[in-house]
Formats: sequence, structure tokens, C-alpha cells
Amino acid sequence: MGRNKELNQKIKDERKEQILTHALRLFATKGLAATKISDIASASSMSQGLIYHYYRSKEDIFVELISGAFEKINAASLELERLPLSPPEKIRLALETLLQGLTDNEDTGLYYLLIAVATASEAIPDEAKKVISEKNTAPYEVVTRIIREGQRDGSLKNFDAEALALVFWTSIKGLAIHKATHREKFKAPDPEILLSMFM
Amino acid sequence: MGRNKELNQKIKDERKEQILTHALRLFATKGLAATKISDIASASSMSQGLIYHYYRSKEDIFVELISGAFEKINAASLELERLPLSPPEKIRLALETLLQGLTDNEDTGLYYLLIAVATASEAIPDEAKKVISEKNTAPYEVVTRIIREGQRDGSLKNFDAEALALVFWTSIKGLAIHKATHREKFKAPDPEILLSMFM
DNA sequence: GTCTATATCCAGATAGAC
DNA sequence: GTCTATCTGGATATAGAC
Repeated sequence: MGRNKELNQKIKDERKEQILTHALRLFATKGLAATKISDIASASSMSQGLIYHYYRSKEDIFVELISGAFEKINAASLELERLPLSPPEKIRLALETLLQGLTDNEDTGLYYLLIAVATASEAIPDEAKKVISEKNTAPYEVVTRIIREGQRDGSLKNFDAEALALVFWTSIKGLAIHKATHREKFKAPDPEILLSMFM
Repeated sequence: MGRNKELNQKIKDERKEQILTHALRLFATKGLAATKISDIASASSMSQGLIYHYYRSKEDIFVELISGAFEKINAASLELERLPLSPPEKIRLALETLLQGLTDNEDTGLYYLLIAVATASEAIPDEAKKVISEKNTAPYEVVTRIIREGQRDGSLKNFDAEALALVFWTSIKGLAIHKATHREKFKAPDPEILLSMFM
């Protein structure tokens, strides 16, 4: 009996994962309001009603995705900060990884797109707004700290650190958005271009 | 009678302009699907039904705005190109003007935001997609040409010109999107930061 | 030209059979 | 757990009075 419960739970989790994967793509490319539950259902090869067996509402799915996106990005940011690398090396690694993620068509790109689209829109659930306002600052702060450190030892340019961090992230988001429409045609720019703002 | 007709036409045009102004702000901040006709109506201080006296549908308004946005931006791009300035001066002027427009809360910023949001979303009318695919490339091409010219005379850095133009515009759009959520708190970065990618 | 009232449609969410 | 059928609400768009 305990075994069955465990197995059922696992199946349930997989189902939820499946829904999330397809919802991510749809929300990121069409937005929350324009994505219908039936879109998510048919993308996930299940009936429209079945979605409600796993999630209470469309907004629930959206909020879970937003939370997950920030968790991943924030975890990656903190991980980057703790690597045994010099500030310029950290910035270079971050840019290379992010740009590579965009060209490789990884979910990463979709997460950035989702966040970009979500932060840009006022038409999102209050809970999503709360998540954004709570978790959106961490990546900016991490990059700001790395830049400050590099400026202290003279290895990074002396622009205002917060402004540089802002440009860092908004450039990535801008590229993610551009990629959304140009899918196969999209070619990420040479990381050296963006790097030249920092070093 | 001719006079009356003229006057009526003028009033009608003003009404339409009024609707467009408010629709621009709403579409740019909430997106097409999440913006209700009643939102536009109440923002424009008129009844919901009256909108249909001026426009056939919500999508019509959207398409007209998108077209107008591209016309303005494309005209500004071509104008920039024809100014009697050196390539680095043109790039500098463009960045300064664009960033200034963002901080000054001008409609310009909303136009960029609208375009960024619209190009990012698949959930827009087919006619809007057509307009985008036809008119979106001009600003990229103008910037590419300016960069090439600057590279020939050695006044601009030798990165791939198209990649540079891509970063130019996606950075601006990324900042426009960021500004959308941070309204009053938003402070545009020093143009020199972005400029350091070019010269 | 402008409003109010309403027809129509469509999407979110629920109920209940299997 | 999954489906089909249905309820319900809300938004687009229209009709008709003033």
C-alpha cells in the first residue's frame, strides 16, 4: 500500500512536470492571457478537464512556473558567485553560459523569456507579482557584487556598478525576447561584444 | 456643408487619437489579450460601445498602433542616418536620445515597449505579424550600415556589424521592458556603458 | 455622436460517468 | 485518473434609443 502511494505520487509528479513544460513554452511565447487551458491540455496530450486534476487554475500553473524560474536563476547566480574565479572570469563565464543557453534552445532561454514577459506585464496574478518583487533583485545584486569586487582590484571598468548590472540582465532579456520570434534564425552575438562593457 | 464635414472629420480624428494614446499605454503594459475594450474606453472617458464607432475591433486598434510605431521608428532611423555626423557621433546620438526618451517617460518608450512585447508574442493578429515582418528590419539595417561605415574608417570596433546592431536594439528593448515595471524608480544607465561596445 | 441594453461567443472551471 | 458534458462568467461586438 505504501509502495502504491509512492508510485502514484511519482506518476502524479511526472504529469505535473509534463504540464509545466508545455505551459512554459506557451506562456513564454503567447503570454498568460492569450494562453488557453485547452492549449496547455492539447500540448500535453490530455483533456482540458484533466488539467484541473493537477492544478487548481491557470494562474496556479503560471505562479509555479515563475517561482521555479526564479529559483533556478537565483541558485545559478549564487553558485556563480561562489566559484573560485576572478571577477572578470565570472562575468565572462556567465555571459558565455547565458548566450549559449539561448542558441542551444534550452529551457533556460524560455525561463528568461517568461520572466521578461512577466515582469513587463501588469496583467499577471498578484501572487506572481509578489514572487517577482521578492526574488527579482537577487541576480542583479549578485552581478553588482561581482562587478564591485572587480572594480576594487582594477580588473573591471569603472562604470556605476548597479547600472552595469542592470545592462547586463536587460541585455540578456532583450536577446531572449528577440530569439522568441526568430527561433531557428536566431544567432547569439559574440560574448565579447557584451564583455567589452565590463572589461 | 464642406466646412462641417471638415470639422467633423477633425473631431473624429482627435477622438481616434485619444483612443490610440490610451490604448498604447494599456497594450504596452498589459499586452493585447489582457487589455479589454472596456479598459480602453474608461481610460478614454467614453462608453465601451462608443469605441466601435471609431474602430471595428480591438485588433484594428492594435494593428494601427504597431504600424504607427514602426513608421515613427523607421523614420527616425533614416533621419539619423542622413545627419551630417560621423558614425561614432551617430551611434552616440542615437543611444543618448533613446535612453533619454526612456527616462523622460515619453511615448517613445511606450512604443519600444509595445514593439518588444508584440514581437515577443505569437498571440497577435496576423496582420500585425505581417507589419512586423515587413518593417522590423529597417532599424537593424540602418544601424548595421552606420557601424560598417565606422569600421571602414577605423572609428568603431571590429565586431560583426550585424551582431552589434542586434545587441544595440535588443539592449534598448530590454531596458524599455525593465522600465515598464519600475516606472518612477527606473534610472537609465549612462550611455557610455552601451557605447563602450561600439567604440 | 454617445449612451444603455443585449446578443453572442468563448474560455475557465466544475460535475459526474467510466 | 481520465474523459465528456455542462455551468457560469465575462468580454466582444451589435442594436437601438436619445
